[in-house]
Amino acid sequence: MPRYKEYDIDVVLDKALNLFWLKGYNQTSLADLVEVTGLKKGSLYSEFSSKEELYKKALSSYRLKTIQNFFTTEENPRNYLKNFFSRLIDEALDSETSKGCFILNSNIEFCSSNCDLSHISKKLFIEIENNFFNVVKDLVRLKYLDKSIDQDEFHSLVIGCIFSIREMSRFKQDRKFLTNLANGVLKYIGDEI
Amino acid sequence: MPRYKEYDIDVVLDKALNLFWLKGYNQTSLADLVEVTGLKKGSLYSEFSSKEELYKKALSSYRLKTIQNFFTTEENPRNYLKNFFSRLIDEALDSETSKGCFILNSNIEFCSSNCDLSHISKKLFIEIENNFFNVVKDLVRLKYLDKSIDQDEFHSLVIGCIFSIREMSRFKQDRKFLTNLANGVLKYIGDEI
DNA sequence: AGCTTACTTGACCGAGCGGTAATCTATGTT
DNA sequence: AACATAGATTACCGCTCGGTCAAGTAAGCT
Repeated sequence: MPRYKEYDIDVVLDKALNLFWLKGYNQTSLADLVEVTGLKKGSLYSEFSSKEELYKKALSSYRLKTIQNFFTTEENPRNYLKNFFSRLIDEALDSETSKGCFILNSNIEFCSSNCDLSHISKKLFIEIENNFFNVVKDLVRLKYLDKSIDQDEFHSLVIGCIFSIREMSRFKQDRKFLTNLANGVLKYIGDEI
Repeated sequence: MPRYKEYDIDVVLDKALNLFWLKGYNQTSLADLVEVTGLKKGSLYSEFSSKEELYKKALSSYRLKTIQNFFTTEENPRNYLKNFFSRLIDEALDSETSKGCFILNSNIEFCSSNCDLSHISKKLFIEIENNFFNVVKDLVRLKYLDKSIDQDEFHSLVIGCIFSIREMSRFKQDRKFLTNLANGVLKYIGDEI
């Protein structure tokens, strides 16, 4: 085996992911990717076959991290939801990571086209919805949910609130505001941050 | 006075607005604008001096329409809020207008840069926030707001919910979902759609 | 040492971008 | 009829875009 690669694929992919996450697909040029990854165009293209493929791999990597970091829920669903919102808010206020949610960003960017990336983004969004569908089901089963609201309504509210916190924090970094949003939801399960 | 203009500025601006609204600033090319307005490049540039200026004028025109259509509120604040959400949902499900909110779209698109358009968008967003600050104040004054939630919290929830309805409808056109979102807010003033 | 293999590099491609400016054309005035 | 004026048109600008490819180079093998 002659000549080794001088880069670590995972490191490169992570750098590309972070740039795509910050700037979006269309606003990230190949020149930007070359700069941030340190790879030259040719290497970038022999490793990942196109800008779109690279984005797909970044999305896939983000999905995996998100599932590992946010989706595992052995614990009590009420605590889970509260902790989830807490972490969301902390992350939203960290200037390093106040880029919103990469999956939601993608849905927004590609919603008016019907390209591959649009369909992939939508699928990933549904995956998020399903995770919280299960959480809400558990909340109902354990009788945490207030009688004034039904399961389906509360699920919508949770998803909508996650969306607001993650995406609005991109242009409104205000802890009080974001906490208020979370509490507007948590009140329905008798909790707050 | 020699030779008259063959187009109506307001019509042209409106067509440009609708295209920017649908596709965003960066994804709308001059060729697109030429096609949709029917004006040639030269005319477009003599009328509006640049792509950015045209976008600014589109934003300004949108702002005026929004204020006229949505902000006047002589009526009861509880009815106003319910009707406002109803109209938002109806508009969100109309395929012609399911482009989200042009002001919110702009905030999302420009949030990671600090260009003119970013600052303008943020100002327009604050204007929206202020309108609903007054509505919430009236709700409190007239004792419509549930004791379980305070004024500031409720205001955040209203803004967050408006954001979700307008922006999520771009990729999730689901009346039940959007209505659930609105109702999650309206419950706090003893109302629903 | 020389060959093979795989990674790296940089020059290059056509296309599309936002923007310009000279020319053409239609109209009111004298 | 001739001119002045202003809108319409189009060829063109430099630049950047995503993408390609041939030449260069570093390592393992015989």
